[in-house]
Amino acid sequence: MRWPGKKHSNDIDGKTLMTMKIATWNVNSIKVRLPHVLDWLDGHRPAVLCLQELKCEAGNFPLEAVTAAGYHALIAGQKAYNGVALLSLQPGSDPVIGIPGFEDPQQRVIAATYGEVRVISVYCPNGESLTSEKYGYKLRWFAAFRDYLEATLMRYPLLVVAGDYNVAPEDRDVYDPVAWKGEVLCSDAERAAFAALLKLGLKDSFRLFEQADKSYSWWHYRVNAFKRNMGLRIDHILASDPLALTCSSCAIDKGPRALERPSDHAPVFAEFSDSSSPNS
DNA sequence: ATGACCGGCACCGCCGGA
Repeated sequence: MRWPGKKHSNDIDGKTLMTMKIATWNVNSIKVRLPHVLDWLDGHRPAVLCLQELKCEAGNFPLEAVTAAGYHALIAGQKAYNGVALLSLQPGSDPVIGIPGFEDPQQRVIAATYGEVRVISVYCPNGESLTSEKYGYKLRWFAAFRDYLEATLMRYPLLVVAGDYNVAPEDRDVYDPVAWKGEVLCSDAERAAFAALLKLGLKDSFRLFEQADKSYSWWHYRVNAFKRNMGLRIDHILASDPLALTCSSCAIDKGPRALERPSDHAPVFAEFSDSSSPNS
């Protein structure tokens, strides 16, 4: 396999270890969060960073600053709401915006290929509440997204789907599972929709490893939720089974959530390795 | 108990977020 990531200098048993770091971050306005994103890119140098909630049209995306940081960008923008992007060290190929065949003015999905790896940046609908019209949209959207991933996996066996899923998959992903029981982001139907994605042959990278209890990726802006660790884990990096076999780590970086004017979400990142011979 | 904090937009409050 060829990886567009870092080539580590140390060989193991005569084999060269290649790694590819893939990250996701709901930035809640790229305009406001640009300094945080540039700092994070500088510190982590991910091969690909999936962004959500740009809240700007593609023409207003701060492309020059991202380019100056050494990153390419593929953008699906929209005024004021939604908007997703893929930032990458190497240019992506075969970009696809949206879910083919699912008409939707909301920009929530963008895909491209990096080396042999297909990467999708996704911002799943929030749903608002179980009685909201938006909840019905959320479930319809998840059904269409499931079918899209099924088709994508047939063409791209090495697939990463990273983003804000707006689903806390299990009670351990919720700071107060009793209070949140049956609420939006935690309802049985939403968890079933998330599980249906995994059933396609995808793994939640975070749960491939031992993790600290009470690990979350989002905290409400209100009531000092971050300091009190009142959070949810709703940002996920799913990896197709063959790629998950090469996943060596997955972590949430709470650092940026503690900065001035933070996003309400923290970045999540995973590292994928391949120790096969470079000539294979 | 209620509302609370943000960002965007377009105004002087509202919507959407989760």
